Amino acid sequence: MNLVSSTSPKLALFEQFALVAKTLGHPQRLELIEQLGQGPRHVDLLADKLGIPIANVSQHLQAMRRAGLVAAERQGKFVIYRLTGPGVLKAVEAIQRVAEVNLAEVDKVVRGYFDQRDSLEPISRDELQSRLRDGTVTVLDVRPPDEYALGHVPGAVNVPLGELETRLSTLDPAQEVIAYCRGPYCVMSFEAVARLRQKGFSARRLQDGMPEWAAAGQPVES
Amino acid sequence: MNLVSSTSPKLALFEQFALVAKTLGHPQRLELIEQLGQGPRHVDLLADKLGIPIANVSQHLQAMRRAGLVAAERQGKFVIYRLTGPGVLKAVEAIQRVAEVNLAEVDKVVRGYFDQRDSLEPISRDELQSRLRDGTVTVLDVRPPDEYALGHVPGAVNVPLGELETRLSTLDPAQEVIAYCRGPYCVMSFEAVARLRQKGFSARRLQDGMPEWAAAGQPVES
DNA sequence: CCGATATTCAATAACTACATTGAATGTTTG
DNA sequence: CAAACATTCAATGTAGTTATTGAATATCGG
Repeated sequence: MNLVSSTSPKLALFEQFALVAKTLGHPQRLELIEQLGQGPRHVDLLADKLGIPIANVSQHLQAMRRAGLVAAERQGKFVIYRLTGPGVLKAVEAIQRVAEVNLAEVDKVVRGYFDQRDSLEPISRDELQSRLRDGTVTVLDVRPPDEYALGHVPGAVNVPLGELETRLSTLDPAQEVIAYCRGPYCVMSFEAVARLRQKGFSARRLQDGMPEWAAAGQPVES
Repeated sequence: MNLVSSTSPKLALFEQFALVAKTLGHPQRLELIEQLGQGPRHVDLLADKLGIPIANVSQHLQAMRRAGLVAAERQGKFVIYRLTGPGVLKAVEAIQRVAEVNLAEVDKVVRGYFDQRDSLEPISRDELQSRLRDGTVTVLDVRPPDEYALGHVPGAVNVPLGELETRLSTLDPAQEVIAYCRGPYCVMSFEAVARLRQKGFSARRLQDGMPEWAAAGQPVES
């Protein structure tokens, strides 16, 4: 990753763009971004979440800082990293969408996810609509609060993935829980459902996520 | 770029996402996408536009096909490549936006662009508004037609960059030409202005591009 | 079916990225 | 100011990526 080359200005620009993309091109860095999407975190905690060595995380974070994806601030013993802006998540989402649409591979992996944990069958938009009218479900929006604020399924409760455990007690164990996030394969809702079922809840995913819900003309609350 | 690893399904998913991002992480592949954004092209022509060896282009295109960014179809002697969908351009734009917002480096390069070709100073949205009322400018939208169709500056003529040369004769040489595309640093409008000035036109860029124009509440035509 | 054209393949060498390790730096707490 | 902790740095080996070259394959026109 060299910094500037002495070629044409156009190529120089494209090299900067490429640097951003290249830096996003590593699974663990994407995981780091997912974590940081939920709020600023320090290195130690991130290493713990990903289960990889601290030095490793530190290096990834520094690469990401060079690419302008994250910013760092020292707070006492800790160095707190945060995303430089919402554009970073937007870029990751756009990439995920391309992968979801184009790569058969992704579909296969998702299907494997299903099979391993039987009956994680998602609920369709229409079914959720009628269940909502009956009031027989609890709907969880597991996206970060800022995205929730911009529009969500009516009646949905915003429980970012990181807060799921602490907010379990506020959920009615008798009602089925439906979790959703950003898209049909957004990983956060998979995680949420998996964890909820582990705790004994009856939980399922919404078939797609928020953009699709709105795009289908279903009511949105904000 | 190995295909599937036998790790957790979550990591497997992220590896697919990373593959897409990694493949976007090369300046010449971004240039190829820019070209293909204007329509399907065959290998030879792409190699010519980028000024790099054909074998090189072929390999890049194959990498991009593996990542689901482009699709290929044989037509006689030629193999025609095209983007697999609009999501690819969206992803590139999202990445560019991150780079534009975050990297001082990009700003520097753009400034260099200005200085090299004096008075490429962009025109502000407000100034363009009043010039539009006076009718003293020709406005060019140099984006691909599908993006133009979704909304453009009132009175703007859609001239995709690839067609600029052939449509020069339809322009009034007495009027100043304002070109715009997708964003404040979208490269196509730079190119358009540079080429127009080379042909003797008085040309400038709009300060930002289409999303910003609409976001500022200025009128949009579609 | 032969020659021309378009594209891909295969092999190589130079380069870049990655994980791993242990040492070095910086900061707080006692 | 020393001990403990959090993070970064530096050095290493391994693996992956890229450009380059020339050969191989596929298609068309005669």
